Amino acid sequence: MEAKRRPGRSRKTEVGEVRTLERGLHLLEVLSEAETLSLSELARRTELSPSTTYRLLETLRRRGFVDWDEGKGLWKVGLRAYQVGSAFLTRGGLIEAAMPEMEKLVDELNETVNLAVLDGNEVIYIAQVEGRQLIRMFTRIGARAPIYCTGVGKALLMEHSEAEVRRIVGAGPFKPYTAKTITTLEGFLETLKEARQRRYVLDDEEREDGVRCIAAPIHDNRGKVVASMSLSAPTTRVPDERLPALGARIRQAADAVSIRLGWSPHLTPG
Amino acid sequence: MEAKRRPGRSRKTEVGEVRTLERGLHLLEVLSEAETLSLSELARRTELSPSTTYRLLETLRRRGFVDWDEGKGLWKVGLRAYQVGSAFLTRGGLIEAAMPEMEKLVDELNETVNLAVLDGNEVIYIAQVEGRQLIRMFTRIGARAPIYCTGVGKALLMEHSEAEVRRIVGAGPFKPYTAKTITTLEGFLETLKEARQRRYVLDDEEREDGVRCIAAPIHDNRGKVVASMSLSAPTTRVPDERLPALGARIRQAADAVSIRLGWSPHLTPG
DNA sequence: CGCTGTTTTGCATCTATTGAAAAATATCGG
DNA sequence: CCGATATTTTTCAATAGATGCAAAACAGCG
Repeated sequence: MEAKRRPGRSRKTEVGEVRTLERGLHLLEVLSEAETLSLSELARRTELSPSTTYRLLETLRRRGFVDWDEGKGLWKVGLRAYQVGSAFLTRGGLIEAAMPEMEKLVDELNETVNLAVLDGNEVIYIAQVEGRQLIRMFTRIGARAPIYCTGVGKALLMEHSEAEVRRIVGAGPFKPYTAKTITTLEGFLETLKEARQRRYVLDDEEREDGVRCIAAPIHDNRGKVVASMSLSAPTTRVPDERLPALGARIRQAADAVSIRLGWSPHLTPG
Repeated sequence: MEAKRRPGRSRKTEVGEVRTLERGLHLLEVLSEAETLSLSELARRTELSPSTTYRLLETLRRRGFVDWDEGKGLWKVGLRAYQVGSAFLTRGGLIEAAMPEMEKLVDELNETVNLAVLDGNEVIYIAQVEGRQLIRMFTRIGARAPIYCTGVGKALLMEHSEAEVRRIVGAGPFKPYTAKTITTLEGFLETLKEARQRRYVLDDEEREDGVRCIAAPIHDNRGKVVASMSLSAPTTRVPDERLPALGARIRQAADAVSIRLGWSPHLTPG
């Protein structure tokens, strides 16, 4: 029921919108996306006045959430932010469950393995184990990427209904990153459908030329897809003939994580 | 130099003290120390009114810095906090420089290796590679511990002057954790002095019964100690006769990290 | 030097944040 | 099932305190 309220004028501020805090958090976010920024640049990007930016940063600094490089006059994310953020790891147990399997994969195949979750209409990489190859991947923990052109993204959505997929990724067309990027919703849905049978999915140079990813979804104890795991490697090291074996391996690793989370194979309906 | 200021009346609020933001950050900190907390418990611990706590948490939640478990009514640190905090890793390069050496150590010795930095009068563990032994260590990333009874703590201070050490750890007596904990400043200074010759330092069941740690300092390009690295293991696996060899190995690993950071061995004065 | 851009401080304004209190909602013991 | 307690959420009015402006300090540069 609606509470009586001054007529003609709805509330200005939604509940749970504390502007000062939002601004501070936004500063942190912007700062975390760039390696390092000057105050004026931060003020520009957050559209805050320099004075406000200064005071908020100063507050963040006192608490150790950002650091200030005296010499260069640049701001960086601080130790306390790292410390606080690390608490996320000891939470659901997802990362703890996944790391050992990821490490096994890397030991065995010597390619970089990533773990990602859904965040709005993007994926976020939340853990990574790097292969010892010279060629390293570009992604890093905390980085975001589109859903439609990444292995992890596809794996996250492959068990969703068409309606849900449409709601999440939109109707398209999608921005192409390479010549092979799937740019239409129809094409994307088609790929997901195929992948569903195999229970793993391929990103074939759709995000980055020369890079293939093989990915599979991870389920929690109630069968819901909560994350996905992918192996990324230069196309030359993932020829078509290896796909079935590699796919099966990734799928098996992802299932192993799911099982650690309490999932039973029969939980996922066909 | 001090800026001129209206005489007689000092400012109420220091520059860079934005209360709302401070409160929000404090909530994050408190939340990160406990796995998970209820709103009322958070309100108690932060000494904020429930309403304020509620609104700040709601703001943090909207931004993804905390999550709310609908079922249990408990709050946890969220993905965005993790994401933002992860940016710390790609910063100074300390962790990037240290991880490979830490992994080598673990491969070789199969014991847990930690990396820590100084934060006020405590150490903070900022990275860890676990051995594959059944017995695991208790510490985790982001955890804090006292300086005077940890290997990493001693290593961080072993090159400081007596005055600096006193300033940082205080005059004592220190709280004992085990029968072997060093509880006096004099004892602590003595240990540091001895360690200085060897360039590695021992925590001999001073924090936890049955656990020994061997630690060494890491220097940056200007010779300043910026971190320390330790190997932790059950005392039974670190008998006295192995100490010299293990100590030398840790020292060598720490030096290797220092070198990656641009340190030259002759930079540290005798 | 003076010029340009950035960071920092002072101050008056006014809004966004706050606590109290009440309302809704959950928890629990019987 | 029902009161009794504890917790979470909303409303509301008062005002502390966050804000932007403007000016000052500061740094870089030709």
